[in-house]
Amino acid sequence: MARNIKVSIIEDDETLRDGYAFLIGATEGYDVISTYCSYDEAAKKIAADKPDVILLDIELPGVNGIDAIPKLKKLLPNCYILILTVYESEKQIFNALANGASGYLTKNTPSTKIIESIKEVREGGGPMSINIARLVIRSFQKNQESPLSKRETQILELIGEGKSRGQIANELFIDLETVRSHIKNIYLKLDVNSRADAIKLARQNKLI
Amino acid sequence: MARNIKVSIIEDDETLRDGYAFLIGATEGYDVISTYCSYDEAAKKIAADKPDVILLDIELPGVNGIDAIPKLKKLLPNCYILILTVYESEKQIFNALANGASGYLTKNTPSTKIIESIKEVREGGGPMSINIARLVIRSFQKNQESPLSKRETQILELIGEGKSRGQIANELFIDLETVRSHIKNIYLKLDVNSRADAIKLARQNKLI
DNA sequence: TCACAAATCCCCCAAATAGGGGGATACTAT
DNA sequence: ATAGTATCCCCCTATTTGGGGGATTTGTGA
Repeated sequence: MARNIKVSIIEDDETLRDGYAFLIGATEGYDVISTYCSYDEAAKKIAADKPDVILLDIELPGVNGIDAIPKLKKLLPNCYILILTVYESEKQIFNALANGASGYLTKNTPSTKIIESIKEVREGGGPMSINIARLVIRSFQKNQESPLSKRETQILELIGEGKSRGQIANELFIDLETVRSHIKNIYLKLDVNSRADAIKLARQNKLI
Repeated sequence: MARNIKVSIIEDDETLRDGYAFLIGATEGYDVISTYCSYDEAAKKIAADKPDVILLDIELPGVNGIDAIPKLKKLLPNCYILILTVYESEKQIFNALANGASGYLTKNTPSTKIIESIKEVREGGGPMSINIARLVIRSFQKNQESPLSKRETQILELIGEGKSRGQIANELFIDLETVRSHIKNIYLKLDVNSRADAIKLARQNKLI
């Protein structure tokens, strides 16, 4: 490694902020170059700090951490953002990641793991706390006990891609009327009567 | 911990299989109760083994690892499956997770991490190799440079949910003609002329 | 201040689509 | 044998779609 990793911390709790700063700063290979207690405060100066990695809290006064991510990314396009928070709600996690966070740690994470994660994120990894990884993986998993047959699932997937009956028929080399039959059965099984409702239910229950 | 973790290994390479078996078996708290060189071979006996965790290879003779996951899950609903493979393609990873794998490790993973991951998966975690976690996290991240405006993105998301112009208009409290205008602009910007194409392009480029 | 994007709304039109009925046939697995 | 699956056929109407052509207002950045 050529040079130390430059870390900035944005965290409103002073005790935690100083604690992290001390821990990380004391570790060889890491420099804590700045700490801020809010995004608004950080916004003025963080571009000049040019950190490699930002440790970001979610529960912040003013602009919250989630909304701060794209703003920070705009100021520092090559900087990695590591979320460090107590929030474990699916929405928070997925929004943080969608906004450009490169990792997500909860505050019960041992400090050694935090320090390791900072290096990991800069090397192209995606560090997550154990409980976060579970949620993330679960978000991929399909329901194993679907009421739908294979063909029905397949057609529902195509409906989820916005395709019309005709397009589906062409893609699967079957008649338009066959597609229609399958859709009727899907609606029956899911107890819905529109594409939008079918997609919603299917996604909620991870049938597709 | 009350009792040792019971591990089964399905891996066609004999050297690797024996290597893993030895390493894990020699670790306190772990028992390797069976090893198999294919799914077909495992299918006959693994239900009786009642492992807590299965280490599963993807490149197997006969039924491949991805397809073996749901079959194993059916035989052993409470068993965790940990993929251990050289494959790092997005499709393989997402299919494995969708089929019910609880973790995904690549074969360059150090043995200590593998052993740690076995425990982690049984405690409800979702262990992943660093490079896998990167791909998984990236799959959530939206494109920060979308050509679409906020409203357009919002409407495209609703289109992705299979909603009609009318439904979108109701949901956003705007006129049907306004929705139409936005959709026209979306089509112009994305250079498409159908819902299906717009959704496809938007998902490919992570605009939604 | 001026241009531009964004968001809102309005009209025309024809063709396609969706969803509600009612069936039939053939194959497969239990 | 009975249920589920996959395939195909007909009726019907209301809705939706996508292609044109506009307009107005608001806010932002140059």
